[in-house]
Amino acid sequence: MVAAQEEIPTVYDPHAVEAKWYKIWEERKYFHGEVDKEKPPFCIVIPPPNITGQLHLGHAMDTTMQDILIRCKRMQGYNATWIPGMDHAGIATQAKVEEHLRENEGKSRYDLGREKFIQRVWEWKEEYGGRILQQLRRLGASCDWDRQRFTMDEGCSRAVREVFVDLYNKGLIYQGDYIINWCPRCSTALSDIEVEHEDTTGQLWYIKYPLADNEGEYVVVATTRPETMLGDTAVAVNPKDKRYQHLVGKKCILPLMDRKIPIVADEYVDMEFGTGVVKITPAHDPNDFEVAQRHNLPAILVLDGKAKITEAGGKYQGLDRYEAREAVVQDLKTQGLLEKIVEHQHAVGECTRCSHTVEPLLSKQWFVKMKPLAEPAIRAITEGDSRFVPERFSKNYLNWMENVRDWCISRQLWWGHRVPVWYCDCGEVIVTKDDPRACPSCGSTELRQDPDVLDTWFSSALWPFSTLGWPDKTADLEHFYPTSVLVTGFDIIYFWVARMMCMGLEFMGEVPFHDILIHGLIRDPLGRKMSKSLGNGVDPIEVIEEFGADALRFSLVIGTSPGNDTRYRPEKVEAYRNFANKIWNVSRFALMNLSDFQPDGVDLDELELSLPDKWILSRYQGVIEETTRWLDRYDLGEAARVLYDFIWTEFCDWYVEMIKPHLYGRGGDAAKLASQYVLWLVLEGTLRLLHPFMPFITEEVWQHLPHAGETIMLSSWPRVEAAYIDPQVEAEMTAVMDMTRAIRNIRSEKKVAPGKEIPVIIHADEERMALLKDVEGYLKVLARVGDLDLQTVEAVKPEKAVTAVAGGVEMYLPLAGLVDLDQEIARLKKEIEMTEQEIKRAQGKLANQGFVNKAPGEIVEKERQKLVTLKEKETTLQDRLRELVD
RNA sequence: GGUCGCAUAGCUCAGUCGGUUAGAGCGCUACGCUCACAUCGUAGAGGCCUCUGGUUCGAGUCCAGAUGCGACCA
Repeated sequence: MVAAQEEIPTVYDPHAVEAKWYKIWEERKYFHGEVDKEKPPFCIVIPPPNITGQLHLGHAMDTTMQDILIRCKRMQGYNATWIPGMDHAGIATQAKVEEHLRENEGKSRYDLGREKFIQRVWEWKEEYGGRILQQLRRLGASCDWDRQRFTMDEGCSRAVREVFVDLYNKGLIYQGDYIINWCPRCSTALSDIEVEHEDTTGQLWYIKYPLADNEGEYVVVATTRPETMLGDTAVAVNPKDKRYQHLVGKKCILPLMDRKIPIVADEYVDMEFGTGVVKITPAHDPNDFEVAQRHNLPAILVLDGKAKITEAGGKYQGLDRYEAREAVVQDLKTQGLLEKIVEHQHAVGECTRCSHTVEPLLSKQWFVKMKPLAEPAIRAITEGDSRFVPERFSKNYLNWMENVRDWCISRQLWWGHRVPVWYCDCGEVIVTKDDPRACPSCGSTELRQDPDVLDTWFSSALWPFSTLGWPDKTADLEHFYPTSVLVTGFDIIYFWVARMMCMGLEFMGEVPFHDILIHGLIRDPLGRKMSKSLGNGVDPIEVIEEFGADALRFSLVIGTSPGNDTRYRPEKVEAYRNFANKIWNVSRFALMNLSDFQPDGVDLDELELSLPDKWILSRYQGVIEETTRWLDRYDLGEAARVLYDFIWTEFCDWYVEMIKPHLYGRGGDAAKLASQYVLWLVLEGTLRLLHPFMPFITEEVWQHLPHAGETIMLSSWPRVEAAYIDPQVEAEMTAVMDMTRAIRNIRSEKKVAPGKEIPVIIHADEERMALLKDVEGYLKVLARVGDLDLQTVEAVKPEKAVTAVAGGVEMYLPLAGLVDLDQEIARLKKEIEMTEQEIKRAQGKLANQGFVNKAPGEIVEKERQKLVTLKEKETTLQDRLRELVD
């Protein structure tokens, strides 16, 4: 063992300590774990942050939670591995580099061309892309950096191709013309979940469509998108709608375009909406598209990728969608075809990336057929192969999975995994893992690769196995898959969790993770979401600079409930900075008093343990048990609270205060050694329990204490030693604490100067007398008692004194000059009244036959005990009152 | 419209087999630089646990409904 060292600065300075230890941990490869079949595996894959990303508080919390779990499991002897990495973040990264290019060189990506542009993105990635991982290090994240991965590295790219080709061959990936969401700003297709629906107040235009064969008659359609009427190929009514049944099968004339279009009947039409007649624009509305398919209607694209009117829009060609709307409405008005305009609430789709309004557009894209993949993914949750923590999130997941729609995976970007499909002029379509040299059909070498790239989430979906080496059958994969737990926010359950589940089951035949720990969002002090536009984001690095990483980590998990949102407030971090300082100082105190101490060769069971020694040992066992249990349940907040309360209140405020006399040698050498040993044992063990939460300060202090091993990181997790759990001792300590508080209370009430010692007379029965003789020294120190006079219950009570009944004894404080008889009588009466109220409550309960018969025995017994104690207290107080009144 | 969540001290939040005198931090009041710590200590004030019904011997905790707020999906 390393001997105790002295001299630590008086205020904890996290900066030097954090930098020092992280460097050492990383250099010595403490984070790294090779496959070790002797140990049970415990593996976490990090939710890969975007390479463009800056660390925000959400990452900080997510990372802290994972680090707590992985550090704990490592100490518990698991083969613990935490795989870090980054996501190439297609749209975000491409946008970032384009912006960079524009600002610095005034060029667009088209000026460079595809190949050069991609080259530049890689360069950009090398230069700026790693920053967020450096920031994770500042937090103390014990990621296995040797296993760091990137969604576009060689292995992950191979996995993407393997999966694409396999799904294609199984018919689960197909190409087709469907309505997709198109972002005109990003110039790409998006998947359904990349669109946010924002409720907006818009307008509903009522437009007259003249009937073709009945001069002067018309139907009125209601629409929120008048400009798309240029692409109408029908109007539709509900077949049950009596108002319009006679029109079904007839034709009307599409205004402005003078096109004859049919009137069809379709169940889809809501009779309540507008006039009950809707226009059908198959190329620009998903529902209309389906109606069109049922009725064999053509689709006419009238908006292009920039949301401008196409040639098919006739004279409106070239107008932007909003300009076109105005022009169309104006022209309708002029022609007297606009019946009315009504205000209307509806949801408008926005691009999650850039907030621009997305355009539903008919387009040829690649899709994943989701239903067959979703089925096993649904079973995985309903049958419990994987579980959400908290459980309620499984409902979200299942609801989405059960209604899942096909996933549009192609993106019209340059940065990403290029679709592994090649086309030959002969018409051959080649889908293959390796770039083909020639067309297998005609032998031509003039092959064109599909220009699109895949949705970033496509590669993310493979993360739990691509990072472990798949498609190769690696030892890592064998040992660590399925991973143990996935930690992420509820906001990406659909984007990521659901898709990983599908892919994991499809390609590994097993769920990708056993547990899915979901946490909430971090909001600003006013409860708003943190966002760039509001400017209310908080940089975790700045918080670390101000308060230290340990304080930030602790504040992010304590006082939180699983899955719930939390608000960030600097005062909270400050509070746990203070906690760190408390730990620092009690450790300083311990070290100062352990300079002549050496635990080697000392046998705990042979020491002369005092009451506080036995008490803290007993409480420490309880804390080990509780902390471990909360951690096992992923309730990190409760685990943190247990440690906080124990350290601050029980260890610092009571135990350390009580053993000071021993440490100062006032109880003799044996008592000193016993307290030194217990002080060391409990502190050292508590630091280990706290280490996953506050890795830096615990390592620093631990290194100064006598300890075994190189680092607290690799020390073992404390175990409960049942032999040291002692309820009797805990009850006795509670009595001592109650007595102390009672005396302190009276002192404060009577305004006795804090430094002044006072005399106290205690009357106790035999049982308590034994305890009192044992603890009188502590009472004197804790409550600043000078003369402590112990008397039997039969002894004559002092005349002028303040009375307190606590901890099963009567206490009299003859405070010279401070005792006013009338005041004391009033005080006693109030105390008696309060006691009587409690007696009544207890009696009421015990008089209730239902309670006595049905409540568990120990609860009833507890209530009886309580009543006895209260009655004793009342009798004592009554006796005292009578004496004073007489 | 559907689903889910939240409502506890002035503020932010815990309270996970229903049994406490309902807790913490911050803030507040009084006192104190006592040889680990003023990033501290001691004592204290502050709560119809949103409302209404129900289950139960017993409800902040379980059930139903209401109100308010939030989220997700249509």
